[in-house]
Amino acid sequence: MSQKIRVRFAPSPTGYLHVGGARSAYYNYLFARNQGGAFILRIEDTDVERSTEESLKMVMSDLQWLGLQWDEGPTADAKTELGSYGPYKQSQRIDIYLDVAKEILNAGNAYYCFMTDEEIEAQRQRLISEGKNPHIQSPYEDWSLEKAQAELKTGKTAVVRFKTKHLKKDYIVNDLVRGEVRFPSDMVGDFVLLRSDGMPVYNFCCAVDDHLMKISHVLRAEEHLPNTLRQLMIYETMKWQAPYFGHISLVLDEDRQKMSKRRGATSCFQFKEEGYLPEALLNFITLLGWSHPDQKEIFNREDTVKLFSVDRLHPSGAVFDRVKLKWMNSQYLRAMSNEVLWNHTEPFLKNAGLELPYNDKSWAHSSISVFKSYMETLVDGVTFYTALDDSKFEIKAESAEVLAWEPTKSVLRKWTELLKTHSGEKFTESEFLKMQDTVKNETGAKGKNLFQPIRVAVIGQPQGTELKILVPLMEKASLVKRAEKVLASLK
RNA sequence: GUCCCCAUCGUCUAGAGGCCUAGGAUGACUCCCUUUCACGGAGUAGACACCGGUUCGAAUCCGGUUGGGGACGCCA
Repeated sequence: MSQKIRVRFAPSPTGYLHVGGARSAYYNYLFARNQGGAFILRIEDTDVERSTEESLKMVMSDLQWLGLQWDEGPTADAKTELGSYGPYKQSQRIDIYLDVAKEILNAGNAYYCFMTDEEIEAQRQRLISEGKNPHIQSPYEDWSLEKAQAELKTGKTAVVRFKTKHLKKDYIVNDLVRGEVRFPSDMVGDFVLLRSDGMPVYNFCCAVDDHLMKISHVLRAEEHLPNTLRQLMIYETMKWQAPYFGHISLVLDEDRQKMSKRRGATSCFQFKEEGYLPEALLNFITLLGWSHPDQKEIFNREDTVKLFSVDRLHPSGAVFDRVKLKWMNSQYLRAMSNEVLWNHTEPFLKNAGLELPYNDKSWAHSSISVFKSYMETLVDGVTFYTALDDSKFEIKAESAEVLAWEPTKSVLRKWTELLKTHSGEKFTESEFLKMQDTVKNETGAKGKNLFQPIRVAVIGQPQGTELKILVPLMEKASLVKRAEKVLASLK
């Protein structure tokens, strides 16, 4: 097949970009880039109730944050479009769908259905109680077009349904991920093409657009598997060639259900706010259903593009392990230079309202190098930097035990005294170590009896970053103030 | 309920009939490094859902059972 590879990501703009959606988008992107094909962004906004312009912008900015640039579709400002198969927003393609619907209607493969919601629901309940498929059985399916149109003129409203009852056969898809999948035609009932207000629905638009936009491969989530049958029926009736389909597994929560908000972040935007890096999120998400040929865990986008292939896609559902994501993120954080890490962290610190010497770049870079191996997310940086902000200094509850130790008071007294008599405004590492030794020699405290009280006097808690690295980042005045506060708390 | 999909350590996965005494990663645990905590290093425990079949040989192929998920919308 010498057809050009064209794939699409087709979100409906009804909220943030879900990580499951991000994974679908990324697999499509990877496939396109690997094959030298086109990656298309199509907006499925035929649900006017729920689709909003804000959501569209959110989805596009999330895609951009992930760095998934599309070749065709709306531009990021949503003002114009890229590509020659547009419009790419389904709400602007209504006439196209209406024409196709007319064609299907005229061929007698669809009909106007006047059933009310109540009638449908009653029928559905009856069929279920009889243990049958609750597929609609419309009394209007055999009405002639003329008869239906006359009825419409009286002011009644109707949906247009696709006829499925005569299609008695199995539809077979050679799924790129699952192999041969066989759908019996009665797996679905007469589904809606056009709503009663004339708006076309998803399954219909999707098939029409995939055909018209010359989509060669459809990689989407498994939940669309039953839709594939409906779309296949549309392709068949229109005598169109269907694209290749590949249905990837679902992203699950810890409880093996479709990922939901109550378990924590589910959208890319939330992960961004929680301090995850796009490259780490992408790397992690890639591994939910795809594996590196050499079993590597950490690999960049360039390598993924090079190595991506649909036959390494795994068909079973994958649990989104937030703990492993954190690990992955920490790996990326540690691989960053101090300067780059600082630039990523700084906005989070400012956002948290921390008062720090932001303009002192050498301070910034040496401080971030200290915290680097402690951070799993950028937001963790806030916790560590809070220790350097005097206005946020507090004696943590876990310090109580240390403060109750017998030698603590004399250690703190000596420490405070040495701080005050220090000549400069700052301390070097060796100056600090010398002071520490002096405290040890003059009080006789050693081991944790020595170190933990001092740590409490510096950061308010008995455990944390190495003091010899931390203290040189601080001002004498600040250290004195902290030490006195801790000393005062001893009464 | 009906149909469809899925099934390897807790989790993500490798595995396409003998390279499997089932490999890696994460998490857990132990030890080392370290005056704390992390980082880093070394190691330990931990899985082929079950039952039949095919075959000289099955995690791998086939059938069934069980379990999980998805879909049954004028949502996508």
